Amino acid sequence: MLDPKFLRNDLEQTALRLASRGYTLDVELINQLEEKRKVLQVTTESLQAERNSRSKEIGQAAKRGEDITQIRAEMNVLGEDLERAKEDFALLAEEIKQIAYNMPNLPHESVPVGTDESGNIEILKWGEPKQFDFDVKDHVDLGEALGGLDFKSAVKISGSRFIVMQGQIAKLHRALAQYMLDLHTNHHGYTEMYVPYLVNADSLYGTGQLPKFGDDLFNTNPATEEGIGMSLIPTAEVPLTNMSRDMIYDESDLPLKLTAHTPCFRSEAGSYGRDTRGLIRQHQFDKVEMVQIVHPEKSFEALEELTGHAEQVLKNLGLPYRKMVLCTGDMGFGATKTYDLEVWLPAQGQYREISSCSNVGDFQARRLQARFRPTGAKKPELLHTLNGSGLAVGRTLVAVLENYQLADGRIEIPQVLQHYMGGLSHIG
RNA sequence: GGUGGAGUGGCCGAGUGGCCGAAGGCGCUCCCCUGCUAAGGGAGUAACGGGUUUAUAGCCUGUUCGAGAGUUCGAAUCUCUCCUCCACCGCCA
Repeated sequence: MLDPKFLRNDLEQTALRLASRGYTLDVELINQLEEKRKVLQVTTESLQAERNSRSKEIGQAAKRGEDITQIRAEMNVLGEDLERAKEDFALLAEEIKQIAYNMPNLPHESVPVGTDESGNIEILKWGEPKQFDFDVKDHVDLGEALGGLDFKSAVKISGSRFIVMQGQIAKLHRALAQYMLDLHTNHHGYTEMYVPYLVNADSLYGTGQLPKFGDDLFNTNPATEEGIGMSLIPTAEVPLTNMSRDMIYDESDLPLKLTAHTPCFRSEAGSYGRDTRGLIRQHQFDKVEMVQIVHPEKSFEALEELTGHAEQVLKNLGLPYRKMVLCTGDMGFGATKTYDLEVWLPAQGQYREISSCSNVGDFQARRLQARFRPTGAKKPELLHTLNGSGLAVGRTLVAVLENYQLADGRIEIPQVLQHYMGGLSHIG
C-alpha cells in the first residue's frame, strides 16, 4: 500500500509514476472522494466529540442528582445523526481503501520504463553457455530416462503440473536446497527459519497477495478475508516477511536476514498452455527464499547484496546466467525495483527466470505495520522489506540436469553438490 | 474434542457503567544528590488517524484495553460470536 498522503498531496506526480507501469490512476475520482472524505470525517468526528463531552456532563449531572431526561432526549437525536454520519463515512472509507489496496508500488527512478518484458534490460551475463558435441536433451527426457522424474505418477496422484521424483534425482533436488541454505546461512549472514506452509488472510494482506491476487492461491475451506480458512503459501516470502508484522524493532536489531526452504503452491490460474512440459511451471515447487528487513535508507544497497547472494548460488553451481533489471511494466505489484536472474537452459536455447529479487520499499511494511525505532528517536518509522529467491529449487534442478548432461545420458554432479550426494560424481 | 481459567501500555499488574488512555511497579530518558560503586530524590515515558499549519513543532479532535458485533446518553467494565494462551482430561506423529 502506498502512503495515503500521496493521494492527498502528490496525486499528479503519483499518477504519472504509476502510469509508467501500466496502472491508470483516476485522479479526478480520487480528488472527489478525498474532498468528500475530508468533509465527512470532520463532521463525524465533531459529532463524536460532542457526544463524548455531553455524555460526560450527563454523568456529572446525574451524580449531583439533577434531572437528565431532557438532555438524554437530545442525545438520542444526536446519536442518530452520528450513526448516519458514521455509516456514510465507513462506506466512503471502504471505497478509498479498495483503491489504495489495489494500487501498485511506485517504481524507483533507476528502473527503465517499459510496457512488458521486452523492456527489461540485461545488466550482465555470467559464464559461457557450454557447447555440446551431441544433441542435447531436455530435462524431461533426461529425467525420465534416468527413472528420476515421474510425470505419469504425479498426474495419477494429483494432476498436471505436479512431479514425483525418485532416487538420485530426488536426492539431487534435496542436495540443491541443502546447499543453498548452507551457503546463505554460513556465508551470507542469514538466519535459517522453519515456517508454516499454511497462512492466514492477515499475512496475505500483509505481503500483498490479497486482495488482488487471491486467484493465484490454493485455499483450505472457506478461505476468504474474514473466513477461518487458510492458504498454502505461494512463496516463503509470506511467512518470513510477516515475522515483522506489528513489530517495532530497535534500530540495532537491523537488518533482519532470514532464509527458509519451503514448498510453494501456486494455482497458475491464467497460465493454461504455458510451459506445460516439464518442471518449469508447477503447482508445487520448492524454493529457498531470502528476506531482508532493513533500515529504509539501506534498502537499495540491500537489494544489490541480496541479488548477489542469489547470483553466488549460480556461480558456485557453474550455471551460466544473465541478470536483468525489470522495466516498470514487468515488475511485480509491490516492487520498487526488481532484478531477475535467468539461467541458461541448453535444450530451450534460452535463458529462463530462476530468481527474482525485489526491493519492496515500505509498501509491505505499511500494511504490516513493520517498524523500527531509530536510536534516540521517539517515533517509530516504517521499515523496508526485500525478498528474493535463492533459488527456485525445481528450476535449478532443471538447469543442472540440462547443463551437466553427458552424451551417454548420465548427469555430472557439480563440484559443490558432490559432498551432499555422498561423494557421488555422476547420476546414471 | 471435553471442562475450567485468562487475554489491559516496552514488560509485570490493578481496574465490574461516567471522576479511566487507564493506579502501582519494573524498564527506559532527563535532572538532582553522592569522592568511586551501591543506594536515594524529582520529572517524563503508548500507538495510529483526521483538521489546522511551511512543519513528522504546537493547538483542536477521533480511534485503540485479543478481534468483531450488540446493549447504553456513555463500555476496559454488561451481552453474544470468534481467536489465542494456560491447566486438567481424552486422542495422537
